[in-house]
Amino acid sequence: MENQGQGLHARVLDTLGPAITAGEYAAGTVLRTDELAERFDVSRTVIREAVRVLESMRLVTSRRRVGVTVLPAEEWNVYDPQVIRWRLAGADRPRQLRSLTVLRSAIEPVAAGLAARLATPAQCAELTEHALGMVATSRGQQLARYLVHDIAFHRTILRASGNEMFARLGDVVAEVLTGRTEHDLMFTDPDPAAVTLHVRVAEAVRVRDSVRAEALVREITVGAMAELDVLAP
Amino acid sequence: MENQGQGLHARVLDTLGPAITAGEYAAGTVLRTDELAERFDVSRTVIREAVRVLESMRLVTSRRRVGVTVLPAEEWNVYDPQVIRWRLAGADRPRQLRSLTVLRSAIEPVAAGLAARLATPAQCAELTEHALGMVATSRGQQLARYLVHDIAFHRTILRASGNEMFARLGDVVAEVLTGRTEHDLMFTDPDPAAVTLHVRVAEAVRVRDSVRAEALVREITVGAMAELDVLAP
DNA sequence: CAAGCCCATTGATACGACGTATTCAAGACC
DNA sequence: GGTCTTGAATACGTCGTATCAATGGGCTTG
Repeated sequence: MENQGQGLHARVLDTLGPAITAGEYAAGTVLRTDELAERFDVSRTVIREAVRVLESMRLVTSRRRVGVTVLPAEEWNVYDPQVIRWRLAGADRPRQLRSLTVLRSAIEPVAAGLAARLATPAQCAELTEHALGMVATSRGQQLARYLVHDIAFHRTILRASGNEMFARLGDVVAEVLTGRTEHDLMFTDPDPAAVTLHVRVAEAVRVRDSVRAEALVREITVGAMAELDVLAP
Repeated sequence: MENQGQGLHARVLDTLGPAITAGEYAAGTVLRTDELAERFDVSRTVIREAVRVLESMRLVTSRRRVGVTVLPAEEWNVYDPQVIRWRLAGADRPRQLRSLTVLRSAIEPVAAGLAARLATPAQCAELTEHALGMVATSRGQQLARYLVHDIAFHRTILRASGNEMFARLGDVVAEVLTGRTEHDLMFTDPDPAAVTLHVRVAEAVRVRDSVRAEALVREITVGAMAELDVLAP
């Protein structure tokens, strides 16, 4: 994982979090703090801090006399970036990717429509720059550099929408795009049609064509979902 | 507030959380655990548990030799239900309501489109039931009962979409609808056009007309946004 | 057999001590 | 004079123990 030396409590979280979100503990399973303290060779204080965080993510509840109870998946705070990362690293990664892609398909077109009305000149320039960067890196095994531009492009759209809820999904989109590149089509050059769409989106935003920007991004997300359907049954 | 007797740590959270999200502490402000322990008249252990939760919400970071630093608003986990509740109860409630309504306008139509393809017969029945309930309570100062049906209707749509990310927004929508009723139009009967739209959505889902369901819900959310523009400048 | 009381269990809180990373500044060296 | 090193102060991090409180199950009793 990534977090290791940030304190003992982080280490406990990085073990329990993925385990719970991976479904290793069935809903209703009770964990006792003493037992956890012994298992991780830390004090109960550390365990309690970790449990409090898991509780705030609604992965568990802590009740007196009962113990720390694992909650069913419907209760989880699935928008918590930490939870998203844990689940993407775990077993039901495919379902998670699918859920997030559907979410993208709902959010990003609307965000693009808003961005076309609200983007600053600097943000328009940024969009164009990254769209052109995608074009430049779209051929000949430069997927890593392509990905950087792709992520930056979508991040800019979301930020330019002027809506903080949209803006905060930038990390999620980055995670989805990264995951797609890493797993599914590492050796395939990106779809040229998608690249072209990005360029046209940048242009639509620049000329403040809200409906066209929205429609174009909708095409992009539809393509992304179709791609997912082909690659992951 | 609501949480009081759930432990001392909850009391600390219910004071610090709203204070931070309300902007009472500028980003960069440092709080010391000893100072907080004295202020709340609890032990440092309790403070540390609360701080850990605030840290997982990205409201603060805790660094050695520095203290507990308040993070800028862009870092906050704005999808955390707790954070949403705190902000809705605080000063920038109007902006928060606007952000969430925009979010709804992106999510719900797509969710309705999916629901039309995936809803179970039971869910279809539920939709119809609540739509009719809205009709029955739409006149004559029955806003409280109307609200119950309205919330249940949108919750069902989100759940029937089959997407867990959508389903988890049910609480947010409930909060928005409740807030709107409580603050803005407590004494005005609901817009009859909106009521009719809900009935038609239920029907569209029942006959599996995906595009019509999506379009109708889009009309509903557009109406909600227009209403917000009129009532809260 | 049922209803209510008692107690063991387990988390919740507190407190004091020590560990440790981090920062800031003083001082030495180039 | 400027830069690097080093050390001390500081505030969070961790730990162990003690005590409190709530809860669920078992026991008692009518």
